[in-house]
Formats: sequence, structure tokens, C-alpha cells
Amino acid sequence: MPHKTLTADLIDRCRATGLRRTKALEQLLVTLMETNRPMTLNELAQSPRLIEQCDKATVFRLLQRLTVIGITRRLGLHERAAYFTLLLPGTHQDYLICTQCGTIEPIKAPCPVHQLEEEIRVKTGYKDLYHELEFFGICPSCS
Amino acid sequence: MPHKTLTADLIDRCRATGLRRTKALEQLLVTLMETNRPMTLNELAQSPRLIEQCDKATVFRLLQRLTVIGITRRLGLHERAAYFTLLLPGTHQDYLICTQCGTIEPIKAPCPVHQLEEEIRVKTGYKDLYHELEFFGICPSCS
DNA sequence: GTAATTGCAAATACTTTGCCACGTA
DNA sequence: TACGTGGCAAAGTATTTGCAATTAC
Repeated sequence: MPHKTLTADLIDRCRATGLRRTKALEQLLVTLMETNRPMTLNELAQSPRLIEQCDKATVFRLLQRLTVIGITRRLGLHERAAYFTLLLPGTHQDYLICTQCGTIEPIKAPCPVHQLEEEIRVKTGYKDLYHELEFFGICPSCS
Repeated sequence: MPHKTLTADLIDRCRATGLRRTKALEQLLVTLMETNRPMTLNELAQSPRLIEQCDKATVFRLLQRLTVIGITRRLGLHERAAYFTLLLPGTHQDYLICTQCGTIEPIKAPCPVHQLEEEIRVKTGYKDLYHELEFFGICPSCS
């Protein structure tokens, strides 16, 4: 799906849950989509599209709302700061993270965890199950 | 391995890297071993064996040292606070976490990720590779 | 017009450090 | 004795909230 259509679609989904179409919301969604990797609140608030647009507290509250309605997801990724990423339907992403320089790269290989997830769903009765898988190590340039 | 032997072994490993055998170190290791799940700095500092024993800053610095020498590992697990867990040789643990009440339970099934980890090691040249796999969902009592 | 959204500043939560006293080897 | 370790208090970093002003619908 082209970016423009995707943005419109995301905004529609937001509107459908009662969110208002504000400049800050639009720019936040576009930024997340363009960047295409997990970003911290700070990174987002400092990014070109948002730094002049709105306060960090606004970005925080938007991410909070977007996460509640399932448009974004909050990830741990080991840093002190939380990371946020767009949650596009039908996609799933695992990450490889350098413990020295903090670089985060998406893993291309298919995720081998879905079957186990299904087993856990059945055996434990947990609802709304999802998983996070991250690999940590020292990247070639750091070692 | 029985707890007592294991403790002695852990302390030996600490001593071998230059750490001194202090009451706080012993109690911290025993607490981590007894509890057998990831714990936050706060939980540890408030726990029976440590609350009268030493300051939170001490627990923090011990965990820091233990993590550097590979006796413990720092996990993200999505909370604002970091979690620490003992890193026992030859073991690996994945977790199932309730997004409502925060309960953390170890997963019994074998981890299906080791082969992918090997592929990543070979393809990317990352060193000291390890992974974290967590499942999140709403536990039966919360739903 | 009404309710959601925002900015700013202040409050919280958790972590991290400085400094000097203390304990282990 | 020497150097790692400990307590206490202060600083640092990231998050979260209160409230009045503003904006979307």
C-alpha cells in the first residue's frame, strides 16, 4: 500500500475510535511510517515533522491513545526509554540489537515462534496473545 | 544442583572475577535463586533477605557488577523498571506476561528460536548473541 | 457550543553517581 | 594496609499528570 493511502487508512481507523484529526496526529503517523523502525518518545518529539509541530507531552499522549486502540505498540528493547512502532495488520517484526551502539535492525528471516504462540494460547487460556523476540549481540563494527 | 552448592558455586565465580564475599552479595544471590523469576531492583531491595541487610544503591551496584561478569542478566519485560534474573549456565528461559496484572511466568515448552539464532550469528557476524522471547496477553483471571 | 486536545510546568518513578566511612583479603 | 564495598543523599533521565487555553467537529 502506498504511503499516502496507508496514512489515510490509519487516520480513518483513528477517527473511527473517536480521535480527532489533528496536525500532530497526522505528522506522528507519517513519521512512524517513514522511519519504519521502533522510535523513542524523545526521538519522535525531536524529529523534523514533530519538533515544530507540538510538545513532547502531546506526542506522549498520542502514543498512549494509539497504543490503546492498537495502532502502535510499545516495545521494551532493553533501553531505559520505551520504543514505539506502528502495528500494521498482518505484519510482525523481530529485531537484532547491538548491545554496544544500540543499533536496531529488523530481522528478515521468518519468525519461528508462531506455532509456540498458538500452543500457549490453547494451553494457558491467555487472550490477545502476541510476542516480542529480540536478539542481542555485538555488531561487526563494534567488535 | 542443590541450592547450597549452587550458591557456593556462584560465589566462587564472583570471587574469581575479583568481587569480595560480602553479606549483601550472598543474600542477593540467594534471593535471586530462591525466587526463580525476574525481579526489579525495588523488589530485590525490599525482599526479606535484603531489606535489613543493605541499601538499594548497594543492590543496584551489585546487580551492575553481576551483570557485567555474566552472573545475572538485565531484562526489559515492558515495565518501567528493569528486571534482573540469574543466568545459570546451560539454561534459557522465555516468559509469559499478563499485560493487565503483570504476572510473569516462565514458559515450560522448549524455545524454538535457537536455530534462527545460529543463522543470525553466521549471517550477520554479531558476537555474543543471545535472545529474549516474551509472550504478552491477558491471563485467565484478568479476562 | 461542546468535548477532545494541547502546551507548559510541575510531579513521579526509576536509575545512577559522589563522597567518605567501612570491611575484606 | 589497600582497595573493593557500603550508606546516604543528591542528581539525572524518562515518564506522567494538572489545568487553563485552544481546536476539531
